[in-house]
Amino acid sequence: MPRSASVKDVAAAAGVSLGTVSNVLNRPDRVSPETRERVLKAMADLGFVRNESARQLRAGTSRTLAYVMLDASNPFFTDVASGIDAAAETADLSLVLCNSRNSATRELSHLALLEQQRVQGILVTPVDPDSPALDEVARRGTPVVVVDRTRADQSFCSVAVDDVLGGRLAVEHLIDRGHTRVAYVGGPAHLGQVRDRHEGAREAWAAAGRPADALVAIETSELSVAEGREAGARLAGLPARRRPTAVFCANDLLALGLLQHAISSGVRVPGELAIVGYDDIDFAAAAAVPLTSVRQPRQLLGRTAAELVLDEAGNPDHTHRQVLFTPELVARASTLG
Amino acid sequence: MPRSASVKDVAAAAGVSLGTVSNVLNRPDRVSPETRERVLKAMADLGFVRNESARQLRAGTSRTLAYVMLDASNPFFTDVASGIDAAAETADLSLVLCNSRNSATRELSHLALLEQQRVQGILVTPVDPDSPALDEVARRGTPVVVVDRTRADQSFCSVAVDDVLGGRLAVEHLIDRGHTRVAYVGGPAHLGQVRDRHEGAREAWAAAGRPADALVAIETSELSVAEGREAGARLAGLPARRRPTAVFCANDLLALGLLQHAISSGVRVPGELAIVGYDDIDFAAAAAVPLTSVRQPRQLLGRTAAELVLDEAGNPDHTHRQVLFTPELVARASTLG
DNA sequence: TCGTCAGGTTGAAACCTTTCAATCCGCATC
DNA sequence: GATGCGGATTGAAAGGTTTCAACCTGACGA
Repeated sequence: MPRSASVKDVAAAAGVSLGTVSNVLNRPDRVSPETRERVLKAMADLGFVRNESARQLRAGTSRTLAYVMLDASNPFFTDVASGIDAAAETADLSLVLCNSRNSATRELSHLALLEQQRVQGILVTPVDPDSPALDEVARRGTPVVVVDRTRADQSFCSVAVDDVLGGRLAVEHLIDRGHTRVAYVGGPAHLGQVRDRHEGAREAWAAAGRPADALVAIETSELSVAEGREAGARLAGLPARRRPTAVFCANDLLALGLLQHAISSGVRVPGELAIVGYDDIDFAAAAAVPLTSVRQPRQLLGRTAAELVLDEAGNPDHTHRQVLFTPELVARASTLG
Repeated sequence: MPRSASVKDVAAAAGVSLGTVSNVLNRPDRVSPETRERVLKAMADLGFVRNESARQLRAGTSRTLAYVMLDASNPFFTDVASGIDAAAETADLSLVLCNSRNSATRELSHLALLEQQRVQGILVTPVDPDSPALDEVARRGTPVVVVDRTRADQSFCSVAVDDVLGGRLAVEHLIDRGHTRVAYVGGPAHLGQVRDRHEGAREAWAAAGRPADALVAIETSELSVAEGREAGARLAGLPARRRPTAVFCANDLLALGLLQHAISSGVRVPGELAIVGYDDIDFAAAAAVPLTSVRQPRQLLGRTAAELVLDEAGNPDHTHRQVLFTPELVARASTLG
């Protein structure tokens, strides 16, 4: 493999100075058409590829944005990413995606590398929003925006969706549909989302004057399809008197698992069991019984996050903002008789 | 924002030369414990962050691998990515993901930037495997491996799965289950995968001595859930005599759409209609009627691709290889009465 | 004919790190 | 007391690009 040609080589080949080559690259209008042609030809001949490290070192500015995602296999996050991507494209930046796969260690090493690469900004859905590592990065000068999570202190910009409201919407809908025994399925409980959605569910329940013990909680060990099935089995095991007629799941994966269990064991949905999910991923609408779900503006979430980070990177009098979006209930067959 | 401290600043603060600081960073054993301490403290105090561009410029070597994915919202590709990620982690490289979202233009600009960044290697599932842009990149010295696609000429390494065999497996299974009228649903036809799977289906059909016209083909405009539903409607519109009792879909998204249509219109699966998908994404097993599907070794695909690209990057007598994996039929309820 | 001007072009400095040969120092050995 | 040794540290060069002040060359106006 022939080591890549440099501007110097191109300059020599085209019989111009190296400053001119750089001009062709960066300010093509300042160089006469003939020379430009000659230089471009030399580049093509030599297979010249601009060395981005050197460019960045000298120019001091990078052309990329990064999103450290929590779990690339969850469609929710890839949708957020595509919103970010759209914004990045508009700003003529390129987006690199890193996947921490739920591991704090991986997240940390991604953050470190991105920082060293002097990316314009880092968007991150952190394993633990309270990790001090995030503050460190921000303190050292790389703009950081937290996506789909929030923090008590307002130490950086964040975008999230009002999960308490989302929980309320879901349970209000079930109350409207006449259900009097409802289950909330979600976990693990240390996740902010899981707690907030539960909180909203309880608020709505209490506001309707229903007895607290008629809102059953079932805790799962993770937010997956498999756990949803498992939860279905546990529900089915309850004595008929105490068995809920509707379930609100902390996300769509759980809801899909639950739905699957119901169908395979002959439980009619929504006749015997109504189901509400959360996230409204594409597979929710595509399920065998299309799923009622709480929709989050995923793309918008991403786009807004990108705009915030760019503002922080470019605008001298930037101030941190915590943007909270409003979720929306999408009613489908799984709750509509 | 205080412009980031450099090794020089750290050296000054710690009262050592700048070479020593570099040693602390790269060969910590060569510097005495006390000095090391002092330097590390200075780094922490100043919030020093190593400038990766400068490092890379001088050292000439980058620590990253890239995967340009075709469509991040398809779980198949994120699974492939996680296989790559695992291999990258083993090799102590970090992986950046780029999403071309089915656009040749975006793909091109990602390739260009990655090349300029001198990544160790590029893995790509290209929009068009025959695009000359890929050759250019490779010719100029960046190792390129094509993932989940192949090319007639063997100009670079590739990993893929034998789609003809996959198609055969699917249809053989349906023949075994006694079906005599089968439909193949897939499209657009210019995709290699779609053609190959169809080809395999026809081979199996012919091998069983079935009349060619009893294998109906339904072409879709893309491989999505929506198109699957649409295909379901078209099937339902056929006169009963000519209506197939089983369908083989070119991917799981189509199959899920088809399943959804069947269930919502009261067609029993598999009783009246058996369905086979392709890819065996997680949602296939999680569907209301768990889907029989042709499984591809996704993670392995990714891992192998990463190994090939690393070999090309590091091994002087590397030779291009086209690895072809064998798919496997996973039979589930959607075909098992 | 001289001065001015503008469009092209040049050359050197700067960006920050790594590398490596050279130097330094204290200590053991003869 | 001189020599040699090894570990720790130093200083300068190199890597490819961008930037910017300076320079060159015709052309044009006076």
